[in-house]
Amino acid sequence: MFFAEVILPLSLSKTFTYLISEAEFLFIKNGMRVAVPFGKNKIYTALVVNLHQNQPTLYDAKEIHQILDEKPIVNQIQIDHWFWIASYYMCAIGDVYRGALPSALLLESETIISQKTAVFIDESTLSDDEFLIFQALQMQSALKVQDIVGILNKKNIFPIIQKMMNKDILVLQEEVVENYKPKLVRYVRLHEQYHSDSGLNELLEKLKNASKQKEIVLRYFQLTAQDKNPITVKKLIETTDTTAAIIRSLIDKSIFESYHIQEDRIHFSGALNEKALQLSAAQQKAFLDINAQLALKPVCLLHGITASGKTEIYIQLIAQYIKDQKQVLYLLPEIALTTQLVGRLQKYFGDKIAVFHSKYNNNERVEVWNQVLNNLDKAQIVIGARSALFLPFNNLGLIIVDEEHESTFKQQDPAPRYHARDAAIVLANAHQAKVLLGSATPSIETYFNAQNEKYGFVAVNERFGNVELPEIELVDLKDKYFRKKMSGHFSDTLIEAITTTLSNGEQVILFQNRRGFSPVVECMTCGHVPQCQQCDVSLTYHKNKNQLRCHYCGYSMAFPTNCHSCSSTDLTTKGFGTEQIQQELTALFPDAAIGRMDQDTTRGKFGFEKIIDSFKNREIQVLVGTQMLAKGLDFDNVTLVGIMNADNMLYHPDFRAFERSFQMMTQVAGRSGRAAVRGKVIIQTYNPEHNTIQQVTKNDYVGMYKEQLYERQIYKYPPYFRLIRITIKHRDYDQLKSGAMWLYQVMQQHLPMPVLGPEEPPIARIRNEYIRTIMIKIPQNVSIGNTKKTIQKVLNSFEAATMYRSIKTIVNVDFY
DNA sequence: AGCACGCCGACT
DNA sequence: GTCGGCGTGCTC
Repeated sequence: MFFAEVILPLSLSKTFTYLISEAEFLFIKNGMRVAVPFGKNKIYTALVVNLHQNQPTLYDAKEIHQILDEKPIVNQIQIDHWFWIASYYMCAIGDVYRGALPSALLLESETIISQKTAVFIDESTLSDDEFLIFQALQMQSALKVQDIVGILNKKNIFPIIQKMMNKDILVLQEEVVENYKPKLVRYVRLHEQYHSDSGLNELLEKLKNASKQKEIVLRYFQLTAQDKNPITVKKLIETTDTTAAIIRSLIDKSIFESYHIQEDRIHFSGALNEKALQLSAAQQKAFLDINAQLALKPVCLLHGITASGKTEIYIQLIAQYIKDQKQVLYLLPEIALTTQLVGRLQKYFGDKIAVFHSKYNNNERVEVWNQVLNNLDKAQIVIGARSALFLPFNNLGLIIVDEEHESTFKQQDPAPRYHARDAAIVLANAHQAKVLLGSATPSIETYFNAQNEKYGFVAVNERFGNVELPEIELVDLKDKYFRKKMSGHFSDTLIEAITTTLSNGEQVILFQNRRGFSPVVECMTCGHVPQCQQCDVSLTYHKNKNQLRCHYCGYSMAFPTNCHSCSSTDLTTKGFGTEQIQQELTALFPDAAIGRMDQDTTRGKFGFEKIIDSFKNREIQVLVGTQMLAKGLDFDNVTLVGIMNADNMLYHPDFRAFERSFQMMTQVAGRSGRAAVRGKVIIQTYNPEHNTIQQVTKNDYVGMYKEQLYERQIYKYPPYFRLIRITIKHRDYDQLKSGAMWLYQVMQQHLPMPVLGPEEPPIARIRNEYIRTIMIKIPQNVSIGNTKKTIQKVLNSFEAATMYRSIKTIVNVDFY
C-alpha cells in the first residue's frame, strides 16, 4: 500500500496521510498539489510533502480525490524552509502553507446542490423551508450553500438538506473551482472589407454623419501607423476620449472587429539603458568591499547614510549575479516603494524584473509564481514585500533586504508571524546564496551581529555627489509656548523656514507621527470622550467623512450632535493628526498647494503613487504625512523637512522606542536636500536635550547604538535576550484573569529565565475580548529549541485544562 | 477552518 | 415536548 503525507491549508500543525495507488505513487512528487477530502464533505488543496508505505495503525487513510499538478509547483527547499518557519515561529505548518501559496492556487471545494432528475415530487409533503428550496431549484438548476442560506435566511441549513436528501429530492456534488484565469485582452482591428482603398472610401462615406465614430476610425489609422502594434480597445477608448459604447456600435456595424489575446498581467516596458552604471569612488569601494565580505560570510550589512546611493551599489551587485544566471530577490519594507524602484532598475535590467506583493491580485500573483518556478528570464530579479520570500526560487544567488531595520518585515497578525529578514537569511543558507542587508539606520540586532563579525560590514559615510547632510535645528516647544511664539502646532521658526523655502520655489515635507495621538471628540461641559463599545479605546475623529471610527474593530458612527453622557451640544475636537496639521497649514499659507499622505489618502492600488507623483512633479508644494514618508523616497527638490513633534514617538512603552525614534527622525531628515542645495531639518520637541534627539542632530548612529546596547544588556532585551510574547484573549474578564495567572505561574516554574506578566496591554479589550500578555526572555546561552518545546508543552496542558480551554492563545516569537 | 455532537433555554 | 442556541472535539 502507498501513502502520501500532505499539509492542509488550515491552522493545523500535523500532516495528514492519504492512500494512493501504485501508479499515483510513481507519478506524484513532493511539492505537487492534490485535492483531498477532509472532514465530512469538504475538499481542500493539500500539498504533498512525503511519499511512503507506512500504513497508519490508528485510522483508515482516505483516498486522495485528484492530482492537481503535472509537476511540482513547490520545491524541496521551500518545503524545508516552511517547516523551519513553523517550528521557529511556533505556528501550524498549515498556516505557513496558506500564507505562502497565492490563494488562486489553493482551490477549495464548493458544495453544489441540485435536484435529482426524473423523480416525481409530491409538493404537499414538503415543509415550508423545503418548498422554498424546491421552488428555487425550478428556477435555477444548481444552488450553492450560500444561496440557500440566503433563501431561507437561516444559519444552519444542513439538517434541511439532509432531510430532502433522505426524501430523494436532492443530490450533492463537490465542485473544485479553479480560480486562476489567464488574462485576455481585447483588441480591435478594421474589418477586412475596408482594407482596400475603395473600401476605405466607402467607409468614410458611411460615417459622414457620425463625426465621433469617424474620428475614432481616423485615430485608429493614426495609431496603427505610429507603432505597428495591435490596438487594444482600452487604448482606443483612452486616446479618443470616448466610451466603450461607441466602440461597440462600431463593432456592431462590422466596421471594427474585436479579438482576444492572452497576455501577462504585469509587464514592465522600460527602455534598456545601454550606458554602464557609473559608481562614485565611495560606491565603487563599497561594492568591492561587499564582494570581499560575501566571499567570506553569508550575510553582509551595508550601512550607508541617507542619500549615499545604496541603490546603485545594489544594481551593480545584482548585475553580477544575473551574469551568472542566478535569481535575485530584492525585499522592500513597503509596497509603495516598488514603483519607484522598478523604474530605476529597469534602466539596467530591462524586462528581467518581476514584482510580487499583496496588493497584486490573485491572478497576477500566480503569474509571477509560475515565472519564478520556471526560472524565466522575466523573473530573474524579483522585487517584493516580505511575502515574496515564499516564491519557488530554484537558483537563488542573492537576497537584498533594503531598509533592513523596518518593522514591517515582521508579520504581526495572522500566523505565520515571521520576520522576513531573518527568514531570508535561513532561506539563503539553503540555497547557498548571499544576503545583503542595507540601511542608513540598521537595527541594533543587525549592527550587533556585524560588530561581532557574524555578518560582514561595509559603511558608506558620504552622500552621493558629496551633497552635505542637512542642517538640523531643534525648536524647544516649551519655550515657544511660554513665549507665545506658536500658531497652533507651528513654531515661528518653522513658519519662517517654510516661507523662505516656498519663496525659493522649493518643496517642504512635514512629518507628523500619528501613533498614540489621534484626534478625538471631547465634551466641553463634562469632559466625556466617546469610546468604542467593543474596545477599550477612544473613537477617532475623521473630518472628511464627519465620522467617529474605531481603529481596532472598524466600528464607525456619525459625528454626534450632542454629548452622549450629559447631552450638551458643546463638543470640540482634540488631538493632533495629519489632518489637523493640513488644516492649520492651509490657514497659515492659503496660497500654497498642500498634500497629505497617510492611510486615509493612500487607499487603493495607486493611491500612494498618485500623491508621490504629484509631489515629484511639483504640483504639491508642501506634503504632510505619517511614517510612510520615512521610507526611502527620493525627491530632489525638497530642502526643508519639519518634524512636528518628536516626543510622542520617544515615549512609547516599548523597549525599541529610542531606537525607532532615531531611525524615524534620521530617515525623515534624510529626505531633505538630496540634490545640489543643502537641506534643512527643523525638529520641534519638548526635550531638546534628550540623548536620542541629540544623537539625531549629530548624526551619531554609533553613539545611539552604544547607549541602546548598554540598556539592552541591563534590562535584558535583544540582542542579549530573545523575546517571546504570549497573548491570551477571552470574552470573560475573570476567567481570563485567572487563566493568565495560571499560565504565568506554570511558565515560570518550568522555565529557568525571566518570565514577565501577566500584563494588561495599553488597549486591554478589542472586539469585546479582554487581553493579557506574558513575555519570556530567553538568554543567549540557553537553547531556544528546548525552550520553545517547553513553552509548547505548557500551552498544550493549558489548552487541555477544562476551565481554560476556551481561552485563545497567540504566540509571537521575536515580536519586535 | 468547518462541521457534528450534545447539552440547556424559549417556543408549539 | 421540540427547536435551535453555541460550547467542545475531531478531521487522515
